[in-house]
Amino acid sequence: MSVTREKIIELGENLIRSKGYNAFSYQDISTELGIKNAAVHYYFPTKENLGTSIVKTNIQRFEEMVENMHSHGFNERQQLDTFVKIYLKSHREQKLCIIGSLASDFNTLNETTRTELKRMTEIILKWLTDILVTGKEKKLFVFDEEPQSKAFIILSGMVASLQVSRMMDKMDYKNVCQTIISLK
Amino acid sequence: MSVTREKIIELGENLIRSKGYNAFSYQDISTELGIKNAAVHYYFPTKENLGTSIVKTNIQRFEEMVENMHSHGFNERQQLDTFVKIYLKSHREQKLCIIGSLASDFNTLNETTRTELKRMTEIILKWLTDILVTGKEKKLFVFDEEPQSKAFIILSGMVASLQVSRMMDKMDYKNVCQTIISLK
DNA sequence: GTCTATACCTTGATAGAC
DNA sequence: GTCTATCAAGGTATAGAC
Repeated sequence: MSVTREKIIELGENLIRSKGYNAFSYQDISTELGIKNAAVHYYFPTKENLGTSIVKTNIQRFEEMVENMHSHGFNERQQLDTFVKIYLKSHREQKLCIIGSLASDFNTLNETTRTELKRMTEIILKWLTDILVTGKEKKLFVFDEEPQSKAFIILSGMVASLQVSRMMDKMDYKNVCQTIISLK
Repeated sequence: MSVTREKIIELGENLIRSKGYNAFSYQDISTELGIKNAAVHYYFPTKENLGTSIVKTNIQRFEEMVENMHSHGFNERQQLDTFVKIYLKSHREQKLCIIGSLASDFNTLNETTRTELKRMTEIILKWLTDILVTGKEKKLFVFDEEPQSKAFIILSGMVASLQVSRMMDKMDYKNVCQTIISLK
């Protein structure tokens, strides 16, 4: 795996999360790397191709994170906190998450990118649901809602609070995240 | 106010909410209206101009709705339900709301559109906070969180659940909305 | 006042040089 | 295998016709 290729993926992800999928161009990436825009096409023939690869990379990263937490024996609360930390970081960087950014452009994405984005969302929702169920059994969490609904609301809350908070200055984002999960 | 102008605003809003700000073009609008793209420029010299006008129209519509609810003597719960109904309708139409759609493209918007979008978000958040406070005083709502945080979470939840649910088929969106507001 | 012809630029993408 | 020169299509926007 070439280093240029990895840089393109990284730059592309950051561009999607800051400007949005339809606002960034191959030129944005090539200028940053000091090459011509067509050089980017060598690694990713089409923009759809690049988009799909970026989502796949994110899925992989998420799965590695989950594996890592398991091997470190994190309990369900620690796992949820780690998840929230990703969003706190995004908030500090004034960037959206991949899901929130691409979800807005969903109708303009090609079939394969859509499928991967769906898959990523389903993986996260399933993981969230699972730790909610197990955490409740272990009396780590107390909540009344259906675990699936709760998972959906936690993810939605994280996603959109990034979008809305980017417009509002002066916000206690960390507090908002805590209220969203609000698992006594 | 010409009828063409109004149609452009309406078409523009629907395009932003379905394709996103950076994915729609003047051509999309002109084709639909059976005129040339440059004719649209007559009414709205620049795209930024059109974007700003669309947001302003939305603010006006929201304020009219609030006024209307007041003159009909809606209580706080009825008002909140009416607000949620806007999102249920968006969900059925498979469209995002203006805030969610433009928030993702925030960094690519010009200063005036940004200002109006911020203003719209602040107006809605203030209105939500107010009915939460008054509704709690009247014992219509029961909740423990800070009204401002609660308002922010309700708005975020509505905004993002539209985005995420558009990717997930088979979803009880109405139930999700009820859980988000979850005011006993 | 309303719209068309047209310019000009950026985009994603291809063919071919090194 | 990696990148550059170049292209056609589509974007926003202007000048001017009706």
